[in-house]
Amino acid sequence: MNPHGQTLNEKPVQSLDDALERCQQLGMRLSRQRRFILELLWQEQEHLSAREIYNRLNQRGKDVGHTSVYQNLEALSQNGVIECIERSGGRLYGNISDSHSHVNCLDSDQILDIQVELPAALIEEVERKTGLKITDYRVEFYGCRVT
Amino acid sequence: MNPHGQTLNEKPVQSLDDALERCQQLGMRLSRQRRFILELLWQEQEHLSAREIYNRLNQRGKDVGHTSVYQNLEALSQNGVIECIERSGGRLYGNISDSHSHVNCLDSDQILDIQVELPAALIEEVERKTGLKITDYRVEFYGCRVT
DNA sequence: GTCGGTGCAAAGCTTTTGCATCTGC
DNA sequence: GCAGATGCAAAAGCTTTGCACCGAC
Repeated sequence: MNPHGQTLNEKPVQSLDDALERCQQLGMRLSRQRRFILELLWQEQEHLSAREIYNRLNQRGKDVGHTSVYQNLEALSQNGVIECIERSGGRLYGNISDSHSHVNCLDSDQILDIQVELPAALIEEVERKTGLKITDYRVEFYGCRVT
Repeated sequence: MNPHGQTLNEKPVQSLDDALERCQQLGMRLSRQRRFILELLWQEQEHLSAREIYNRLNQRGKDVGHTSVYQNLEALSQNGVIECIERSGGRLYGNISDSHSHVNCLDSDQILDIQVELPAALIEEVERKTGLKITDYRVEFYGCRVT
């Protein structure tokens, strides 16, 4: 298991349908509330906080209690159905594309997903230095608009 | 300014003395409380939460109010005197070595610092894809103990 | 029908804010 | 002396927990 709740070799969850299917494989029921949360995360490109997910759903008339939001986000991210990243102010959740690295725009709050592959030599060097077997990684880039 | 409050070319803060010096350069007074916080962060190798910093200082008889701890950590990290990273459960603060990437041990809570340099070609590719000028990056590695 | 899921209410924490007091320079 | 720093008290948020009820399968 990597920190996203998946092994690297496992078939990735790349769409809403994949997510729903994965839930069923895991024995997680597809409740109305769970669907709402997954639908929201696959509609939005951004990463959202639990509180924000709760607010958006309820603003749109899709009533879900905050307890359920928290419990679902925890369960879904633990099982690799959605992604959980940490930022100032707490955890943010988003759908899982095949990209696990992010480009953070310093001029706005925008966070872009990007696919990055590090050279094997670099990873081996890290393993040698730390004595750990590296199972996963993600890169956070910080950039600004070119004006 | 990068997210660590420094430009990449700026002389890095690499010791307690550097940190104290930097505070003075910035016009930040070296109050008793500010010193305690900086001393703690340069004693410890780990990254600590605001709450934990507050607890440790007060356990050791170095009384600092929690408001001061929060205000100081905010100001110091904004100014690049200390480092702020985000994890489940909130922000963690640590001293700044010249390493900005981390290796997260999945078998324990240990977070190791490591120096990583990405190939220029990789960075250029990210810039081309996103249209942003990349000013900084950090890599989060996840690894487990080899048994 | 069963067991996982839900959500109210309440508690528990962490973090922020207002503001009077203090202190480094 | 004065602007910056401190820290109490209180408010504001966010997240978790207990538990009775609900509903997906």
